[in-house]
Amino acid sequence: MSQEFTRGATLKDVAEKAAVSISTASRLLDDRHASKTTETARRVREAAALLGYRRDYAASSLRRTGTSTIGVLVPRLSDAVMGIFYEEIARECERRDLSALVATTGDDPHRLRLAAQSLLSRKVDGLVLTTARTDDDFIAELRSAGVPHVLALRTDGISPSATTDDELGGYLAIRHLADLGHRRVGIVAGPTYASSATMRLAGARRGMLESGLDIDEELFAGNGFSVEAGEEAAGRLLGLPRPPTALFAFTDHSAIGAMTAAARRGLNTPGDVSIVGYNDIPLARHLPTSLSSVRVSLDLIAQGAVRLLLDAEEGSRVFPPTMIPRQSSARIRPV
Amino acid sequence: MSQEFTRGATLKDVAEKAAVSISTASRLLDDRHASKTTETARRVREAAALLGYRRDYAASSLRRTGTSTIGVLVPRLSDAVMGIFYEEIARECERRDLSALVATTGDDPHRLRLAAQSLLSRKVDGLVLTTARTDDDFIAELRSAGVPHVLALRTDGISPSATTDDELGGYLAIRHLADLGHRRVGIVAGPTYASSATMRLAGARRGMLESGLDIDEELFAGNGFSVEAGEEAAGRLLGLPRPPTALFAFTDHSAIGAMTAAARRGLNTPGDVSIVGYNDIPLARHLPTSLSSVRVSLDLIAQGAVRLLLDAEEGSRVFPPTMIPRQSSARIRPV
DNA sequence: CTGTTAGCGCATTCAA
DNA sequence: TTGAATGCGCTAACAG
Repeated sequence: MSQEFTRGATLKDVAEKAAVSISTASRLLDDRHASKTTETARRVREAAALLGYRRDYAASSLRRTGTSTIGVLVPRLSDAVMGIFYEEIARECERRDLSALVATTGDDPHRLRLAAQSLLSRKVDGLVLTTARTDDDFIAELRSAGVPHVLALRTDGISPSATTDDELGGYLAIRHLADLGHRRVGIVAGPTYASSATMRLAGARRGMLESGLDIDEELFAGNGFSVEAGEEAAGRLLGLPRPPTALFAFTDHSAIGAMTAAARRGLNTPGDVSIVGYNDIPLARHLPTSLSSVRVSLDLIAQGAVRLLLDAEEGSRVFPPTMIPRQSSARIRPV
Repeated sequence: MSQEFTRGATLKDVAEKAAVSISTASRLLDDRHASKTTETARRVREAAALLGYRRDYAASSLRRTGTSTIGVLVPRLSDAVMGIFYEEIARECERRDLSALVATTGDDPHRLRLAAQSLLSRKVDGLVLTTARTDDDFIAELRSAGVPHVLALRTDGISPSATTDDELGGYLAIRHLADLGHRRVGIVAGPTYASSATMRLAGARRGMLESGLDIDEELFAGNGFSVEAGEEAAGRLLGLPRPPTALFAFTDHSAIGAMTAAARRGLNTPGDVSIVGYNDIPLARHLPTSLSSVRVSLDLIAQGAVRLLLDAEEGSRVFPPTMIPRQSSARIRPV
């Protein structure tokens, strides 16, 4: 046991034990080619197993083209969506016998560059980033530098990406509220630099138009994904002279903030104001007033992203979201 | 710009530019020794900066003893506590010009071993783990194998660790509720394999004893950290013939589950039942009914852990928690 | 299919 | 203090 962790056997040891040359051992142990079934191959694998041989990635990557490692950039890991997303990426990597490195950027362009540099200096084979900002040209820089990358959750419309259909998601949320009889729906929007937010907004507008809802510009507020941002924006909306009877928030966290803002004003959810969130994080269904939300398949998006990055697939993947109604949205109260 | 990401300059390039040998450049750029102030040193650093030289960690670690990388093992990243903890670890590593690798284990002993192997095979200099289980001897194996490691948030009582004083935290939570006049407090406990949970329990018991609260064994329920676990356990407690007037949950998530269980039974928080959580995640203060919670300094714990691991400090660090009262806990209603 | 040779980028001998 | 030489563990190019 005490040997189990100590710097393991090297290729040389394996080669000796199997009575072959080092390069033969190397070749026979290379998982990239179809694993051979010859007697020698069996012997080498047996020797490797016996000695507990594990390839030294550092040394290996020195000669190989790639490192079998991908880099993942997210705004923050304290956000459940990003945490789950990264876990799914890591899971997919594990399946493919790769590893993943994460770095957080705080959604700050400067920190993004630093973090990407740091990842790249570790020679990752490619980057998955959920940090695309329409007001920053970092993604364009990656493209022109020829760095393999794929966007996830957010897109810049050019680089390959794996996203949910945010326009549809926004549309579904509004349709759901309209179906419940709401005519005046407030939008707790997200940052304009994120495509996810602008697409949700576009979908919401389409839904409002189609369903003949009020489209006052004063019904649109907010520019963040956080609980605080949601609370602040919802507070303003609910303080309007003609307040909305329902709110659509662009994340579950900002929806929780919206619930809080409502509660602070003595309004019940859904009695006085219906609320719909986005992402359907696990917490949503377990809240005291369970949260209606637009579900996004983070696992599919993560798998799609890895596939786009490594399997040289073209274009982008867009996965459809689903509206999950729960307690927080209800039929409008007859006045 | 398009060169910025391409495989950067090597030591050889720097050496040429500075008109010195490769080995001189290597030595002068070695951050482990006091940075020299000679003219040559300046020239080498300037050349390095000009070329955007970044040490190749893979190659470097082939010769150096260490890799300047530490491995972090957490149960899951979708949990806000772990997400924040890892971010703090990563921040501290950045300060020290190290990097960190994370892996999740799902709190499963088998996956823990696999993940640790995977990290170790990447030759990390040491391990930070928040996954200690009293019913598993993996930590003991690490010790006997001589793998540098430090425990965080949970401890096994032997290996060096950075934790909060969970016993005190449990005590403070109960004292807080007792001070509000509650005599019958239900405990939404955590898994018995986690020292954090057993210590909180011990502290809670001490508080109950000291404050003369009811100590029925039926007031203790639950064995998980999740929202679901909290909801389930709180549901049982609140269904008791003589239900508690307050609940102390061992995590904020299980406290939210407890709030949900209360709501499902038509009970108001804090009107009918007061609730206190643990960890004070950012969400706690922003809930519709803001959650009273025991605050833990994840940043200090993270820094302490890295310090213990790398600065060869001895023993363990225990940081004191703080009780943060909010809306979810209130004076008991006069009957 | 096999073994020999060369070298990835770097840090460390050692001799100057 | 410097530079030449050596090799970390591994893979790729080559010849057998």
